[in-house]
Amino acid sequence: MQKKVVSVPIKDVEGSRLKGEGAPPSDSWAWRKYGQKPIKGSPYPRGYYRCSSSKGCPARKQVERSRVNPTMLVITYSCEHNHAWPASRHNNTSAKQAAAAAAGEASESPTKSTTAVKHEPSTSQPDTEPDSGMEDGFACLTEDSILTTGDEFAWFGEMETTSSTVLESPLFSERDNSEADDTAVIFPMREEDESLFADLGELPECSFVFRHQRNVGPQVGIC
DNA sequence: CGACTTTGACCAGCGC
DNA sequence: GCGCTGGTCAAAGTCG
Repeated sequence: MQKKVVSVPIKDVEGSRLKGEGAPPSDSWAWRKYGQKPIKGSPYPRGYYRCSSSKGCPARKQVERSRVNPTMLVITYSCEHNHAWPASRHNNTSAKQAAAAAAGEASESPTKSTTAVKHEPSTSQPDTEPDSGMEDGFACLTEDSILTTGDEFAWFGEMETTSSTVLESPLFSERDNSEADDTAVIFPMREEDESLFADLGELPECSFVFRHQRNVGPQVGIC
């Protein structure tokens, strides 16, 4: 299994819910909620979502509010190792709904827009090919389900850049190698965010990369 | 009518 | 073995 953990400000998903537009969803894929459970030690429930973009799509994600920073949503994506995350997807309605629903489950106090991403290598199935995920692109879908648009993760590029904290990796250069030289996107993090991910600092094999492609938007990578 | 959400039940893994 | 916990299933209801 491959895993990717993304922390998203609730502000953004709430915006998408309330306004129906503008604010970025957690991603651009169709997700279908199949369960929700209260998590021990956390005042917020965790929602379980399954990819509904295509039949047989193995991708799944869990959405929960950060215990450390309730204004952030922690979205954990997972997929089978032999699948790759698609570059993009047209229909993002369900994704918005899912993220918005998760955002509405608890806090109503959005804060400064910050985005942090951390990488979480699977422990149940050691990655014997650390680079395979990048080489294959992000695809947790079958080949026929992969579509391409220019909006995928475009919202990443709208995040404020007020902090010097940088999370970068070469993961996102895969989709279009011709864009490989583009500038990596900087994701600001506040102090609490930094402390939140402090223990994740040593991930030599799976550092995160956000590469902002001109007119395409940044991409998110996993390994 | 199809796709989606909600929610209680069920199952598996883990620690005691 | 038992209870706790996290993850999934599936029926019922909702929505467009």
